[in-house]
Amino acid sequence: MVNANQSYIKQCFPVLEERLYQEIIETCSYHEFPSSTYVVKQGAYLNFLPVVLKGQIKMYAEEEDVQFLLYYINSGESCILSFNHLFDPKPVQFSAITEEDTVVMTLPVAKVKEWVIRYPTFARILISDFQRNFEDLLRTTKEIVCFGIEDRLIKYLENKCKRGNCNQVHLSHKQIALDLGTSREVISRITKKLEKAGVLAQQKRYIELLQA
Amino acid sequence: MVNANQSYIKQCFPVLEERLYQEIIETCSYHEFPSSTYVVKQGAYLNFLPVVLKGQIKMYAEEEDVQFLLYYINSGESCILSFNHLFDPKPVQFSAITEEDTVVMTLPVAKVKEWVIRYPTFARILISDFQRNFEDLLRTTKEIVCFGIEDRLIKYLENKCKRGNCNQVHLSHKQIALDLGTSREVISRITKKLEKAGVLAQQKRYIELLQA
DNA sequence: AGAAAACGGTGATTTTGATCACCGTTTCCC
DNA sequence: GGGAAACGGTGATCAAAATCACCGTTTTCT
Repeated sequence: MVNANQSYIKQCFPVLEERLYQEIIETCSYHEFPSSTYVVKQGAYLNFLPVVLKGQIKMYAEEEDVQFLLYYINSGESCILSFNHLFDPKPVQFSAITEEDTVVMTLPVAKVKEWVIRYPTFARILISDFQRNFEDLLRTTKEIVCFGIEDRLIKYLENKCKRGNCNQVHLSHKQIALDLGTSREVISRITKKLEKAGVLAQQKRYIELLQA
Repeated sequence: MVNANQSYIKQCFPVLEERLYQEIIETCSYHEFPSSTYVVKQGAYLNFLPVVLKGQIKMYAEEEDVQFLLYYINSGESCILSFNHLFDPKPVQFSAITEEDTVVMTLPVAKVKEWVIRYPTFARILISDFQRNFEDLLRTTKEIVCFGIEDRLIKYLENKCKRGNCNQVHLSHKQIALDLGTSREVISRITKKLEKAGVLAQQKRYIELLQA
């Protein structure tokens, strides 16, 4: 298992000095999470850098008894889960929940700070991963503000299909509602409407997106 | 004037190797913008890193004929205006508009990439500025989603006062509406309501926040 | 001074989505 | 097999905010 994890590290950090790679292997620790569990809870203080080696995680904002999906973190590129606590010991402002069985590697913050200075490519990886997160968050924000729920639901389903590489979405209306920060009834109504419009078909246990 | 700008650079990058400081001075160029002008327009391709040396800039999202305020960039700490185009030549996803007379320094992307590798502290500044922007964006997103306009207006005014260091806001209802992504009538009604509630007082040409 | 433009107030109406209430079906589990 | 829990559908109602329409005042510009 450890060997598998080591190969995941190479995938996450494609261009990495061999010495840094060795250091990472020596200092990291691995954590496995089943699907639908919290990896990070909003408000927690982290003293490590979490990296998604395998699987998929969704980032959630939780505020005032409303919660909603911010963006996804995948293994492979752009796999660093959180940065904001790196240089400033503040509680994280979001939660991270696994979407599937997931392996997370943690690196001590002190080491990471050191590596940013010592290994230029490491800093660069951090920056570009960070950029990706920022872009994802900005896109989500715009969608929330500028689009109605119907459009957002369609985008959400399309996105699910793309990332699952099939045109079925195996989620209950309630789970979808949670991700979109709304209620089950609203999702029920819109899916019905979209079904009539021929955008999707609702099977017993899943939703199927039609059209290209 | 150039001398003044050079001292602003020191303020923006408090801990900077002397050699890098010299390199920056040699390669940068300065641009002055009057208040309320576009520094960066959403959709543009930038081949430089913009840094706010003096003044204040607001970041705007523009989408589907809706636009709204994302966060502010100030001179001093956390003054880097945009990163996302750094390692990936994509159009920027927001606009930047001056709030007051502002001086912006631009650094060629190629140089910046080089410096990230050669000067560890430069990478670190980039990362921590980036963190700040991310946090600001996340806070804004949460506020938009979780709070009603009334609360958001109050926060907005409080924020204006804090950053202007006085309890007056010299903006028309229309301008406020634009920042909050709503319409003038809505702001008019709410300010009236808040006036009656004793939260603020509307003078001829400005709004005055009461209470602490 | 006078016209034009910007500003602010306010009523009426509409739209979107949230919430409540209720009910039949399906699935899960003991 | 049977009961509980989760699921999905749908009508009714409500609330927040957007939109439209109109009007008087203030400011700006020539």
